[in-house]
Amino acid sequence: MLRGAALRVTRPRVAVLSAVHAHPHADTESIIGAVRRELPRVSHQAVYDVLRALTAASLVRRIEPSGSVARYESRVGDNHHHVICRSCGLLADVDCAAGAAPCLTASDGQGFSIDEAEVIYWGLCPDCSTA
Amino acid sequence: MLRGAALRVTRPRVAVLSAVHAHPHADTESIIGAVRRELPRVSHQAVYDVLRALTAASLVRRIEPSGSVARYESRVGDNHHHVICRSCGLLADVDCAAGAAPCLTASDGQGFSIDEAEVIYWGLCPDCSTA
DNA sequence: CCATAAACTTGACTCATTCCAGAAAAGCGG
DNA sequence: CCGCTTTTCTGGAATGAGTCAAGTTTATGG
Repeated sequence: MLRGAALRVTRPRVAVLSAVHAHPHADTESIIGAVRRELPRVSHQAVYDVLRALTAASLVRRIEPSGSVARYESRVGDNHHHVICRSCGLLADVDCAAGAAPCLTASDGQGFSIDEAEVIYWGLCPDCSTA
Repeated sequence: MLRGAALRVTRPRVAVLSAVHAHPHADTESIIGAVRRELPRVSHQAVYDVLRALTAASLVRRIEPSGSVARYESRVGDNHHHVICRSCGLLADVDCAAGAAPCLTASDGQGFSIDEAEVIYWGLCPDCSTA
């Protein structure tokens, strides 16, 4: 995957990429933890750099919900969205409501050339909902 | 407006509320600046507190786009969304594509009880688009 | 196997936002 | 209009995710 994106294959990069695949929606802190279980000597700076490089190469996607730190996921390019629980912060994937990339059509784009529509559904997860 | 929300009417609150109405999509720093033009002695803490109270009372709405600081706007309750320019950060309002609150229906809500759908369109503003 | 550009380490630093504790002001019943 | 209670404001310090910079190491193409 890294070579396919014209990125050098280094141990930290492989470890970060695996961690993101193994822990979807993990925040940076968790990823650093997961990476250090394999490579105890990586700096947090390296993880930040790698995550930025992977995001720029579209190998991972960065999500940054209001009131939360940045999280990363490995599902890319499939135009899916997210639901977040207002109470416990649980984050889940949701497939796009109307097919491929419907949300790209705003009724009035103000003259902007839009390339992505990001949708976040807010509510309560099943557990918090019954409680 | 403040009384209607059962909030005490204080000078800082009035000033903050006016500032948000006068400068849509302003960040906290700008709001502090605008407020101090009228009331030079308000602390930044007061502005933060007031903004939180106003947000909780739904008199203003807080928006927190990725890679940006929190911004506030006075349009509330009309289910509108936002377009953001990837290049210059310009933020504009967009009315909801399909009427009242269409985005509330996710194809598969994972069992969540959803109460809001937040949509952010990313792209280039007219100016950055031509440049 | 070598040169070189890209990636990593270390440690300090930024900056939005929050926490704290004491001082001040608003609103209410009288 | 007056005190009392509650809420809000002030000022300063703290938090913490994320960034910067300089020097060292490492992957890769020839």
